[in-house]
Amino acid sequence: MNLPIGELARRTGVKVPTIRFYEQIGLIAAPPRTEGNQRRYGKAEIDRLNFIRHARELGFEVDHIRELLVMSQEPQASCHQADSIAKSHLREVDRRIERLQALRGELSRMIDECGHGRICDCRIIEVLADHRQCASEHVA
Amino acid sequence: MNLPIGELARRTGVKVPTIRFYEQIGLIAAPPRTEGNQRRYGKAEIDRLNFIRHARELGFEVDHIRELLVMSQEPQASCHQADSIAKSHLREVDRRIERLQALRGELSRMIDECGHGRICDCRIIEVLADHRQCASEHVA
DNA sequence: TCTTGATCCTCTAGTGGCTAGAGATTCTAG
DNA sequence: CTAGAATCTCTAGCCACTAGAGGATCAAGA
Repeated sequence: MNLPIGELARRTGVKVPTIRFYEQIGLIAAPPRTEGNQRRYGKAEIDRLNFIRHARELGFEVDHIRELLVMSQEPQASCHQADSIAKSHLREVDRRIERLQALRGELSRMIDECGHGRICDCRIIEVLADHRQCASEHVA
Repeated sequence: MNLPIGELARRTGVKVPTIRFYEQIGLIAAPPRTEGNQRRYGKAEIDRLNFIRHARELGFEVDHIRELLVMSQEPQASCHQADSIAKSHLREVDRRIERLQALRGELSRMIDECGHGRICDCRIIEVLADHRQCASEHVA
């Protein structure tokens, strides 16, 4: 193996500076270096980075990924925690889909209405602003 | 009306520092001040901030929102332009919904497959690690 | 009228998760 | 041996906020 960082990047789809950044924040371990101080990686890092990339693409935060990685290294532990991380993430995704679908309807209604005149007939602000407001309801 | 910033914040669900930040980046106008230099807001700002908050929650970038706001304030402009902006927003919204739904499917599959037992049987981690896909395919 | 405490002001700096660029060094193919 | 691609460290920038310091102002009660 003994891959230089660029090759690791190519194989995992994680950019070179991002790999160094992940090392810096302790998401991956500092690898051995060559005489000339260049990083060399092995098979394990490919797996770990693929895991990280995929989890990021799914929208998991770095801290969550860190937890998942720790868990994956403790095969004795119960998976309740992993399950609840995934579930709360799913709930968040569901909320977003719901909101986007509401917006979708409003936008297309706007386009329909807009088709016949000037912008003064478009009411995007009202449409989104009046949208059943509940100030205490927040999305993180 | 003549609301102080904290009241505006309470009514819109946008935090006080965020309102000031929005003023700084020109997303909302600088409001009149009291003798003692404190901001006072009217009805229009409530609408505008509610609009901004909803749009942000839906994941639109500030520049995107700026366009929508400008558009809504130019009743003279031809409907043609507004229409095409709105349509491109709609396309964007559709893309987002699509991506989120794919994500949703994957997440719930992950959760279903988790045996609710020990990590070694839990497929959440396995799925994240093994999921094969080409490196060039990214989800924003 | 005075005081008290909540709210407001400006300003700087920090957050997450990268990304970009400078300037120097190292690796590798010919 | 050499050219040029890749690597190194370091600093700074991005977006959209968020936090905190240190001070001023406002509104209500005594």
